[in-house]
Amino acid sequence: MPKSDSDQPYHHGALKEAALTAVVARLRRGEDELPTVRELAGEIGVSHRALYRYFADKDALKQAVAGEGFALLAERLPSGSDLNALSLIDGFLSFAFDETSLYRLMFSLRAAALLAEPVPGQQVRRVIALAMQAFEDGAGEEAVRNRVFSAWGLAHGLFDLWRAGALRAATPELAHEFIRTRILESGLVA
Amino acid sequence: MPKSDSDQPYHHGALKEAALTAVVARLRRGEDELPTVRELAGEIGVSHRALYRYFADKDALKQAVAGEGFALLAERLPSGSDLNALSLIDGFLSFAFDETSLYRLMFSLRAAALLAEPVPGQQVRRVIALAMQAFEDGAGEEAVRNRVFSAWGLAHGLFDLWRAGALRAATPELAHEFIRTRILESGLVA
DNA sequence: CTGAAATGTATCCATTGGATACATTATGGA
DNA sequence: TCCATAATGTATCCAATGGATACATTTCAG
Repeated sequence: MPKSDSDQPYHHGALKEAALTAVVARLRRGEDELPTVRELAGEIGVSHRALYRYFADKDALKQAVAGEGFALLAERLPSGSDLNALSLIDGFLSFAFDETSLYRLMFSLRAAALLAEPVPGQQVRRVIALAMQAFEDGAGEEAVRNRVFSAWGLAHGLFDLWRAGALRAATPELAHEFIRTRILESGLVA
Repeated sequence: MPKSDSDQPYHHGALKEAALTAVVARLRRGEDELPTVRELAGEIGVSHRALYRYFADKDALKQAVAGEGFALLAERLPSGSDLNALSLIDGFLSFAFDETSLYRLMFSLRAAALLAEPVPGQQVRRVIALAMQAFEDGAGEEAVRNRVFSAWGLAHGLFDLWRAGALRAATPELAHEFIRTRILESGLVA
């Protein structure tokens, strides 16, 4: 008497992808924490232990979600002829303010995992490469890299200070504007 | 038959302070997460529910610890004639690198709690006031405030990128040096 | 067509944050 | 001094959660 009355197939077929998609969707919908493993499994229609076939533990799931986040960020950033230092910064800030929960998760991994782990390392490298291209100005690679990290640090830091509540900006829009102005007056964007 | 064989008094006397001290000590000793309520209570020699007389829930404990963290930071920063923009930045970075776990907790509160909540708001204001003083240079308050937040954002952001693993710096010392250099070349420190 | 490998389920467990009811101690008025 | 009462701490319970083990179902290669 297999399958009984449910027309759900026993094999899901793409459980890993479904799980990541569901988590990302939740975070983008506003939830600011990872769902419990059971909640996530339930949403997909599978027993909670099934997910452990694809993620060693919950931390691995978190890392994978961060990877999706950086991939999404890379897609959202400008490219081709639209790519320059300023457009990159605006794209980055828009992503941070639009997807606050996801953004926060991306940087909340346990110590030093961003580049050290294959996931999300690969996607992080993509973003860095894009930034290096946007900031390229004929100067040596070292100089360009330093400006990239200064700009990244400033944007990330001010955004995080806002998120944590250390900035006075009343609305996300005003905060975005404030950060943008600070970066422009820093001289990092020639 | 009160007290039985234990010579511990039934009343602890300073449970709240003891709890905060114990948590801060643990974080400074290297643990990078908050202990469980039971673990903490056990260390102090009290039942786990006793702590709930002083903290509404675990999040309140976390906020209180963050308050202690900012107070510690304020104490550690230079003052008097030793206070200037550069010495402040060095002090701030030393604190971040020396007390990484505590520092991380201080900025990991739930959304926008830093200034909005009395704890740790009070202590955060102390630090900001000190920074305003260090960056004072005769310009208008608005201009000074903007430079303070730019410098704070840059230091905090680059530190967090390092912590998360986005920077290449091999050791904390090199990371500290890297961040210091980026801030100096930003022109924020006249 | 069949048996091993892959995928998912059922069920169990320890830990954890938290709630409720009760015990112990401290204290301020009579 | 003595006791009612507030303050402080304990005992015990509960549901949720991440995770482990054993087993069932399905797929697929030879």
